[in-house]
Amino acid sequence: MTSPRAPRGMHDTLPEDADLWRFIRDTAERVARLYDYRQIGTPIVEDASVFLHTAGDESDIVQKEVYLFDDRGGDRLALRPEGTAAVCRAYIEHGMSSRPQPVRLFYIGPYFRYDRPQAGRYRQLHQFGVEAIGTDSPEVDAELIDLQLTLYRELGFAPDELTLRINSIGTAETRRRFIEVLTKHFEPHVGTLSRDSQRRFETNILRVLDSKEDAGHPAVQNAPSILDYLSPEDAAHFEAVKRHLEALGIAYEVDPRIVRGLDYYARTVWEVEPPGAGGQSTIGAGGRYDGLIEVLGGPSTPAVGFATGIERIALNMRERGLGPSEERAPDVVTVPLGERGPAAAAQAAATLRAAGLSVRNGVPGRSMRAAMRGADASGARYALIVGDAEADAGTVVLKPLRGDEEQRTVAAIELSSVELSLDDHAEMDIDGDTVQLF
RNA sequence: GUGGGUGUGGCCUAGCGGUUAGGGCGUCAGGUUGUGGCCCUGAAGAUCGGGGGUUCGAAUCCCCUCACCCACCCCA
Repeated sequence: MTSPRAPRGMHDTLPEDADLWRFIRDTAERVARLYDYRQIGTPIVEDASVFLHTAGDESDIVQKEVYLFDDRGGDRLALRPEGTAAVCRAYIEHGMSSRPQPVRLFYIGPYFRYDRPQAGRYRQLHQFGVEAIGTDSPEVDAELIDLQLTLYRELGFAPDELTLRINSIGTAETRRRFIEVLTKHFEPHVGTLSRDSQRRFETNILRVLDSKEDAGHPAVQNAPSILDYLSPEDAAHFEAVKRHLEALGIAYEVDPRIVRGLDYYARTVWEVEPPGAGGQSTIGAGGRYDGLIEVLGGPSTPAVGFATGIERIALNMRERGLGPSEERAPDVVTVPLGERGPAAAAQAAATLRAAGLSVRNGVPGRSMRAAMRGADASGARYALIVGDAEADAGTVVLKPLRGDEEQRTVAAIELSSVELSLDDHAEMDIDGDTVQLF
């Protein structure tokens, strides 16, 4: 009998990963607030229709990746595979169209897709998403891209380490026209395309354009560009987005082959990825989804947003050695000895904790040597030694484990006023701004 | 969903038909009596991912299965 493991494609976050994760979450929330976005939380499960009617019937997400189940009352529910549709559902449900527009929202949490796991692709994944609902202003498209890139920069990515690629896929109407053109274009060449592309020719012809297999195929390279089929309004919108990006000093590449996997996108779409470009390389992507709220039964409402994968960010940060470098260590570790030492040490620890210090209780019953080894290995700056002699005298021995400070004996009741040289911490607090390393 | 690779104590890894399955890191205990970091000694911990086969004999060969990884697909 083998013991149970975490479900396939789902992972534990271990203490050694937690610091990096928290750094990413804290930075994401901080940056979102910098742009005056406010947090929204939605349930992990939704009525299945929230996702099934919005993502597009041909999308893989709907075809095979949604975790679907009936609850005990017979309602059809889905584990959320993405955030945007749920946020829009909440926007409608809570009448947010009567708040000042656009409503600026962000969220962070787990999402679920029944997919074959590989590096950077998991069945339970975590996304940070940002949405601006209620405006079609191209400035807001640029604002979101700016916010997203600011996040990456704050996390430590150099500007040239990430590539922003943008495109406009027009409205549903322009796409319908473009698909006709594309179908005529590829029709004579279908036989020479890869099997995947042949399938996509039937199901989602836009995807033929960014097939990796057929990237060198003449018919793909000579394919018409959707940018030539935009309506004047869409083209003007796209031009405005680009102008605003330039005004913000943001470098971008226009890539007319970008399409999105979810049908609700319209006009601006973008992706951000490291130049290396591996398999699951996109770390964040976004776009405009002007039709989504109407599909969900709300008033016609334009909106833009992006989502970025925490795991993929973490993956890239680890590759680059970015993120908090400090090991998390307690300030003080107690070394309880003898009969009465442990109780007195625990009291001393409580005093220090009340003063805001992180104190680890040493394990009683060990030899002093072992206890000191443990204290040293913890990375703490001080060992607090309390044996029977100290317990009886109401004192405590404070031994610095780093630096050349002398060991001293202090009265237990005066512990809260004893000055400990924890300057390293203080400086780091200032330099790291809100980067809490301890 | 398609194709390929990998799977040895908590972690890294040697072994590639006959070994008590070896080492490093880590953990725990010691190196005399209450003081750590180096060093030394010892201990615990592996049915060699799981199941089935071939063989006198399998971690080593074969089959199935599971998990992970890579590419595709898709996507964050």
